[in-house]
Amino acid sequence: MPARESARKGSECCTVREDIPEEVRAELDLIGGVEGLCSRIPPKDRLDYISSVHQALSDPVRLTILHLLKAQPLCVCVIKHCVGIADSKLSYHLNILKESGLIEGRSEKNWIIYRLTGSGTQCVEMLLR
Amino acid sequence: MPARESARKGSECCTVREDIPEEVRAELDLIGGVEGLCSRIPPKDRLDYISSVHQALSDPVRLTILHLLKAQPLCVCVIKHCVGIADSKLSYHLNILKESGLIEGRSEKNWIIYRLTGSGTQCVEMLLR
DNA sequence: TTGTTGTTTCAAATTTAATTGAAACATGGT
DNA sequence: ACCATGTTTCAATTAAATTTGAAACAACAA
Repeated sequence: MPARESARKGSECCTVREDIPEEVRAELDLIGGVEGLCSRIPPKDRLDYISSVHQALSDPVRLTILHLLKAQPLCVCVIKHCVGIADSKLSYHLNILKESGLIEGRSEKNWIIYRLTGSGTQCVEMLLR
Repeated sequence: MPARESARKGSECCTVREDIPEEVRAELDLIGGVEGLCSRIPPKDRLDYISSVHQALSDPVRLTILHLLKAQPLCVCVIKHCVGIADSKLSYHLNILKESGLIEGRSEKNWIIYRLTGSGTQCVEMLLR
């Protein structure tokens, strides 16, 4: 059996069966092989949470709303005026932002005033540029 | 016609017709009214771009891939091994990351090696925690 | 009480994204 | 030339997100 150039048996417990390019294998060995590599993957909960936040940020309307609320707390009617979409559509997007924990709404007399939450503010500072 | 408590005519050019809560109106006046508020919304292109990046980051599989590539450039077969999904599915997600400019692939002998791009690295540093 | 305005809810229709498995393509080894 | 392996493409299906308009709800005013 010929010693295949790049398919070296690693010393790690978690070996990849397939051939791997030499340079990839070399670097991989430095960080603990595939096992070490996989250990860098955050737990599923965490990945699900992070992806859900990005999902909330993945729409231009919602980004617009966040930019507005970054300036100050606002009632739905002002947001609607600035964004220019139908009530129910706006409510849908507000709800997604609320569910994701980025904003919150408080009833104030006849209106509902939305504002960024703590993590919402943090997120907006960091993610929106 | 009674002077309604909160529906003061603003001095700005861009007035909201509806009633607005007092506190909102007051704060609003400080930043240039609705006009000033709207001027804080980034241009559509920008919003579309930002939302498309978040869209790319809104999936756990893709976040996993980015975490792996943060460690080092990797061939598809190693990524596949770590993520544990079908070839075509992986290719689909790799392509989305590529389209979004976060990763790039280079042919190397028999393999294709993916790595983070410049903006990909920046993005991963900043957005993944 | 009745009416008005601000906001949400709901179900239906539409659009977009993700998954699947088979087939195709590309590269290198024999 | 052929075969084996790594990777992508394609069309069909499924699933999820978004839009729409009508109806409902809640708070206040008259």
